[in-house]
Order: sequence, then C-alpha cells, then structure tokens
Amino acid sequence: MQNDRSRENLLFLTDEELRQGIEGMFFAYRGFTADPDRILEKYNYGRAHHRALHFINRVPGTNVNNLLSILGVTKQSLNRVLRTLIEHELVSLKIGTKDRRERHLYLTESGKSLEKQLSTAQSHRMREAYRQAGPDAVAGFKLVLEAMMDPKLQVTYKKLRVS
Amino acid sequence: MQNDRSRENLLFLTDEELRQGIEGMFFAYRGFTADPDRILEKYNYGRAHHRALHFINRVPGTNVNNLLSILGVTKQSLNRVLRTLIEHELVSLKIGTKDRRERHLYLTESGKSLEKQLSTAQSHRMREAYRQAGPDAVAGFKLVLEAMMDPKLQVTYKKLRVS
DNA sequence: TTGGAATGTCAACAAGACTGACGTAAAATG
DNA sequence: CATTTTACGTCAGTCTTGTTGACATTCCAA
Repeated sequence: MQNDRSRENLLFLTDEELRQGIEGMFFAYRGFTADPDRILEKYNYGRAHHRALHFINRVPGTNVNNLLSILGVTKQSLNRVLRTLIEHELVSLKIGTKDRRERHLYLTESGKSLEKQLSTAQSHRMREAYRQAGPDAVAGFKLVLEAMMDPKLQVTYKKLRVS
Repeated sequence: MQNDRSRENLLFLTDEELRQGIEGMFFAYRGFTADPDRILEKYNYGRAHHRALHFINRVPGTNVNNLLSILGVTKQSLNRVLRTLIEHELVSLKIGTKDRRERHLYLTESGKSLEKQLSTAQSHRMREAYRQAGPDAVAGFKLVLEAMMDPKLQVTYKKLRVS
C-alpha cells in the first residue's frame, strides 16, 4: 500500500506523462486559436490583431508600454498592428491628461463588436472543454498553466484577474 | 446547500473562468516555448525545426505525409525545415522498401542529441509545473487540453500515446 | 535647462506560414 | 499496358509577424 501510494505520487512525473503534457499543449493550442483565426481571416486580420483587441478590451485605457509588456513583442511590431486597428477605427487613442506622452487605448464600438465575436468563438470551445472535463479538472488545468508561466507573466496574469 | 452545490457546479463556466482559461493558455504557451527557443537560437533553428525533431523522434521512420498531418502545415513549409535538418545531418532519409515513393525519416545521433537537449529543457519546466500543481491537477490539465483539441487532432494525439 | 522616458516612424530583414504550378518517380488501377 | 493517382520535391511569389537599428518628438523631472 505504501509502495502503491508512492508509485501513484510519482507516476504523474514520468517521461511519458511529461511528453503527453507537451504534445497536449501543442495540439490544444491549435484548437484554441482555430476558431478566432477563421473569423480574423474574413477581415484580413491576424492573431496579433486579436491579441491587441483582447487586452485593450481587458484593460481599457492602457498605455502602449503596458500593452507591450503584456504581449511581449517589440513596439515596432505592436505599432504596425495598432496603426491598422486605429485606421480601421476599431481602436481609439486618447492622449494622457496627466502625462501627455502616453497614449491610452480604447476599443471603439466596432472594436468591441469584433472583440466580442472573437471571444465568443474562443470561449465557446473553452466552455465545451470545461463542461466535458468538469470543475475539478478545470481547477487543475488552471493550476498547471499558472505554474508553467514565467514568473513575470504569472504576475501579469494575476494582475489581470484582480483588475 | 442545494443552492451552494449548484452554484459551485456552474462557477467553472462563468465568463470570468473562461477568460482566465484563455489568458492562461496564452501566457502559459509563452513559458512552454521559452526554454527550447533559447536553445534553438544558438543553433539558428526555429520552433518549426523543434517540432519536426520532436515528432520524428516520437515516430521514427514516419513518412513525410504522416508528419505533415501531425504538424498541420503545408509540404512546402515542412520541406524547407526538413531540407536544412537533412543537410545538417540531424535527420536521415530512407527510401521505403515496400513503397519506394515514400521517404522514411529518422534522427541521426546528432539529431537525437539536439532533440534530447530541447525536450529536457521543455520537460524540466513541465515537471516543475506538474510537481507544484500535484497529480490531481495534472489529470485535470490533460483532460481539458484533450477536450480543447479539434477532433482529428484528438485522434492523432491519442494514437501517439499508444504507439 | 537638460537628461531621459514614452512614443512613433522609417527601413531592412528573417522565419515561417501560405498558394499555385510544375516535375518525377512509382504504385495502383482499368 | 496505358493511364491515373500518390508521394514527394521544388520554384516562385506573397503575407504576417516578429526582429534590429536609427532617428525624431514630446515632455516630465531633477
């Protein structure tokens, strides 16, 4: 019994279990992005646009630097995406009142509408997965994901929860 | 009590819980790829090379079409990656004996060595995450991931388990 | 007043995905 | 045996998204 118990406790750390986790992440991420990708294609946008819309929606009025640190890309890369979103009037800019160098970003009505479309599609798959797996599995899922993040991103992730 | 129980059962399907799952996948995937990426950079390879090495290692002797369906890219895209891996003698080709149109792919000794380096780095993070989260969480993690995959990839994923 | 921070922008480049078209060899099929 | 299909490779061109590097502007703060 003692032996069984300790074997059970180690089993989830075997190479085979780790490999399944690795491949699981790879295949699941494909599913995770598939539905939004199909919508984005219709509008000639990419994943980068989706990510920007998502986090501007989550943190309305965020400045560029903050968004940069969440997304983990260069300002040049983000700028290209933001420029098209602003041109197409999905995102609006407001120059900071306190610090007028800062640009605060907001979704326009059309921006909110597209973001809603995208998040609905993505949530739908997530909801189905959650439902199939059940509440305990979901709790475990989130625990492992959180533990897999870089410490800095873990902080970012938790901050988003609170705000 | 009845009320509490039903609330508990629905809580994991709230918008907030779904959003956390979405953002969790986004941030965790960054962590998931971070360590191998650093190694790949030193050799001037990319994630595409890593994926090819991983699955050739997993399914030694696989033909190109099979690898294509696992990776979900076009043959032109895979070919570019395979060509460099073969040139650099990380991957070897064997023409099929039964069907001589088929190319069977294997890792060479140096291929195995690089793959080991990459998977060790990636597994290390996965192992730490598993350890922190515990066996029950890991079981849940894998359940949710599997449910998130496209049905076809779910089959592919399961086949890899067995083989 | 001046240094540095926040931001934007131009240019050049690379990885990695895509489509489309074409070629070759070999197997399968009528 | 002739034809079609399959497996694979390759050339050419395009797109998205990332990168560096250089430079300009604005403006807060010491």
